[in-house]
Amino acid sequence: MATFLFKTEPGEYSFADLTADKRTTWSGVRNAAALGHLRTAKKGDQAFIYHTGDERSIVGLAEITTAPYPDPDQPATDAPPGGPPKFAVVDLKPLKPCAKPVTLAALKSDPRFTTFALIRQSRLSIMPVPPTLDRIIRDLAGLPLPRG
DNA sequence: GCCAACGTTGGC
DNA sequence: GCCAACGTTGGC
Repeated sequence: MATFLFKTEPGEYSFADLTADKRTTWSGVRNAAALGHLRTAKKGDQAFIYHTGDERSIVGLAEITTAPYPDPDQPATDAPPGGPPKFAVVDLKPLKPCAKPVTLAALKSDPRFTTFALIRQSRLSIMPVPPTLDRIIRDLAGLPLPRG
């Protein structure tokens, strides 16, 4: 089981929205690097939900409930004829809010996170979380450890 | 194919 | 509100 970090602007779609919706299709990822990470996701993987803007914190944990599949919002005419779909999405369901949200400041001040993509690449909206950092974040957040 | 101009993200 | 760090676009 791999863990990812998904960024979202809470004014547009927050972890509370996901909790209310029970499930959502995580669409709108257009950045090539973020899409590359998204395509490595597998059903049953998990994702930290990170709020950008004023919150700048990991606020909850979600489960990726589908393999990546072509973005249903993408007009068919945008796809090159016979080519692979340009964009991908996954579905998510909420698992648990963080007992203690993990702030960007906390991660930045922790030397164990200096190589983490969230710190190094400020504009990346989807990234993998290495297992070591995954466990540290769950510990800080009061989230259950990854199964498996 | 290069690269300057422009647009976007997202922290500060 | 500013700006750094990108990505994209379009003229050449």
